[in-house]
Amino acid sequence: MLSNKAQYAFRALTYLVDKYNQGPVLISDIAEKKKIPLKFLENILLELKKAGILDSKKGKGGGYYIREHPSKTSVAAVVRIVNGPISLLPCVSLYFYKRCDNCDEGNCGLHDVMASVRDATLNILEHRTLEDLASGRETLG
Amino acid sequence: MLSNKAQYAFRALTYLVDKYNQGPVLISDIAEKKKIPLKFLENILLELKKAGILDSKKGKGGGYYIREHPSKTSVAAVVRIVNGPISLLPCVSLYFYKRCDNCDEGNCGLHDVMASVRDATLNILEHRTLEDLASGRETLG
DNA sequence: TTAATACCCTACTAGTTTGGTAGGATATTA
DNA sequence: TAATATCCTACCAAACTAGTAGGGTATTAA
Repeated sequence: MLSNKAQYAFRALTYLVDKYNQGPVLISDIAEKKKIPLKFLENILLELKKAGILDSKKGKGGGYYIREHPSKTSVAAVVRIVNGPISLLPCVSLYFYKRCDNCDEGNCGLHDVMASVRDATLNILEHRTLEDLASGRETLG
Repeated sequence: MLSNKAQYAFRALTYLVDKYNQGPVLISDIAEKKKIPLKFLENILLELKKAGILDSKKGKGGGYYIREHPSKTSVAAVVRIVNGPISLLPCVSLYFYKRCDNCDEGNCGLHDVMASVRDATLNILEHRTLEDLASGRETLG
């Protein structure tokens, strides 16, 4: 399951996609409209900025906005930032790989099954983008 | 990611598949061979028994064994028992469904993406069975 | 029938993660 | 220089994870 934090992140991103190319959006605006605790959302957006998904402006007229065109950011990238590994086992993870303690990967049935799940999952998450999250999914600038 | 507990469960089940049709296997045997904390393993096996995956015999000559033919138990079933939901969001889960608080499922891009992931994942996990976990995967009684 | 065996069950605990909150520092704009 | 709004560090309570403890109960065999 995705954490609460990750779900907040996607709700916020959806809002920002809807406001794409309309200038910076206030954290407080997102928090209110999407019913997300303000200070918690601050942390999340900052993390997404540091990871290169979002950018921001300070001072009056400031706020957060999506850095590149929404079609450039995959859902997979966001999940990794705010939720961690996508794979079900460390030994099949591409970005968070860790060797199994007591299993020989070359001859492990579970490894094979979970690698298949990873492939199937990534095949979707790497190709879906923020654009796919928008409310009006046909009309995006 | 699967919890440590779930990974222990699969390790134990793999061992039991290898010993299928050879009579009950001692918890202590599994614990030692698979390097799993004994008392923790006790809890896990008991849970798998209550869920109908395993059966057991008490007293001398007792132990745990797989209840039906390994090909009858899906990997998905085991995951649900020892690890919980397979879906990434409550609102797309078949066995652990829960409505979203602030999203209209009919018009939610994230919902659609995660439903696709669920389908792709289940397509694998429901069709792979304990038999696929065995060490010698060609020769099973 | 009794001793040994081995699972069954409830309860507890330390450590980590999750889901936040608090309060001020810093940068930008007007 | 005052107002605005993000940035940053630190903290906290609750929930979850990963076990441990200790005895109860059923079965078997001598």
